[in-house]
Amino acid sequence: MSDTDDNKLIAERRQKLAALRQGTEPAFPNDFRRDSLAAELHLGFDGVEAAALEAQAVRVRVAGRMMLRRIMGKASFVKVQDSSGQIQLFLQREALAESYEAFKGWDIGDIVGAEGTLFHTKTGELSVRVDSLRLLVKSLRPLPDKWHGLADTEARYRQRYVDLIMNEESRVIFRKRTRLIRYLRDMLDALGFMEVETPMMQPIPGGATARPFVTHHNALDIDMYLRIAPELYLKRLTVGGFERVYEINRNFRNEGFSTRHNPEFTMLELYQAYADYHDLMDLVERMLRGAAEAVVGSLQFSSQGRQYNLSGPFARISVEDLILRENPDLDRSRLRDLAYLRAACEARGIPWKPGDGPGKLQIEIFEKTGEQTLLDPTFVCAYPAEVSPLSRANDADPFLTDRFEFFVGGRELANGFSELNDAEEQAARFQAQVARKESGDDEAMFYDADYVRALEYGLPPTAGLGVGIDRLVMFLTDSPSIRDVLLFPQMRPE
RNA sequence: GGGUCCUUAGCUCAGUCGGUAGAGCAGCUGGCUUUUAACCAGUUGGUCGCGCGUUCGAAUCGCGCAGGACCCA
Repeated sequence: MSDTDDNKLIAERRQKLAALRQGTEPAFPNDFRRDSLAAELHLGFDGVEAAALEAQAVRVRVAGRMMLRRIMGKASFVKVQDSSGQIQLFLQREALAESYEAFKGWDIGDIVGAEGTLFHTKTGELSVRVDSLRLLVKSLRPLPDKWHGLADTEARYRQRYVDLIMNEESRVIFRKRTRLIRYLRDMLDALGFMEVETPMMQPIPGGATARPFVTHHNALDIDMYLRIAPELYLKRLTVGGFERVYEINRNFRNEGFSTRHNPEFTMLELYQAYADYHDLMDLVERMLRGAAEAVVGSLQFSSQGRQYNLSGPFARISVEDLILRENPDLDRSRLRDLAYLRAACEARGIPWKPGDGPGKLQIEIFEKTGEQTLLDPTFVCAYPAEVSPLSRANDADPFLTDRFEFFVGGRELANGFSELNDAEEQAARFQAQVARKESGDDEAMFYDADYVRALEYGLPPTAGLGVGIDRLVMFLTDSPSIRDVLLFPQMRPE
């Protein structure tokens, strides 16, 4: 795979480049200007009848990478690929003279510029009858097989540039990803949200329970953490009076990788003052429908072999109801009884730790027995306060918080809640997290004194939402692995 | 972290029972003025992931390591 020492194919191309350097023209010219993209030409002229097209004598300048050559003596066909697609060139020695002979020495992968007139070949393919042809960039490395392309997954991830050259499906996924993010920004901007940027490097990593990456600031001589979430900063902004804010950016979590996890991943987080978690569930429904329309073009589509229809209302069920639905042997009246829950975990082979309270054990049982069953879009509501240190407690039942997570395809896609804006209670919850950390839970939260100070100034009643963008892209593009939706997924160094 | 599988030419892949490696594409030479994976003839190209071992002999068997894929935690 590493071929720094040139093989024969590369050596031949280097020799061709060396010959170009000997010429009077620049080997890497940058004065060619195109006026047409392949897709525009197909859109505009595929349907024009051949004789009419000849009569119009449409002049075009196109440029791109040579993907295919068919040389038939004194005439040749070439497929050129630009950012929009491919267009065929028809080259004749008669029309090109010495540049035709030069062309025969060029290679697939070279970048060329061509000028000529549009026409339909006798098999009906729109093509450019070229009367001027230039080599713009000599490519030194051979491209993969024109028919099989680049199939090796490792090479596709490590050399994404080759993957993008060769695989249309891959290009489509990343265009859809961009379209999704564009849609989200447009939607939130239209709702009066303000996009902001908050620190990626934080002295206290907060807003989630996860192991952070540590780095070091030399001038300050202190350790800093790559953020695990922007949450606490965004809520500081809400305290400051930015009542609708959002950020779409990277979070970092020091965990292994899998088909569902990458150490850096993209989240949308938003905060809306004078709203609660019910409002955000409604927002998520609208957001998912809009995203599906924007990316898939329909509310009905299949993903990972399953059919989805996002047009109906999404199901809503509480954590405890879901546990009982999937574990009918359990007794609702004892669902918050620690000893009972420990026994229930043991019966299901779920390990528990001495520090785990009933809320934590409920979530363990839910994740083990309920999560995979959530295929159709579903809001799971009423999470225990014990596992929700930043959420507002439910007024009627303080064991619970006004929180939901959104699931589809058996995967968690979003997490939202009414924000805890009682500074004193937040201080107490941080204390409880610190106690967990001291008893060995390295995912427990730090005490963030400045965040508590901010709350003491008064956070408006606010609801907050986080959406995992990578997982949403996976769902909407029918991708089995998070690596298929990250341009440069994390890999072990070569 | 555990299990299963994979790694052979630039790419996609064969390789039988252990007997020192093959195809297609790409490349090179020649032919061919409307091709569609163009075609025809000839031809170059290999640290069989790396290391150690078994063996007269290893791409092939064993062990270790590296990287990757999938499943599980």
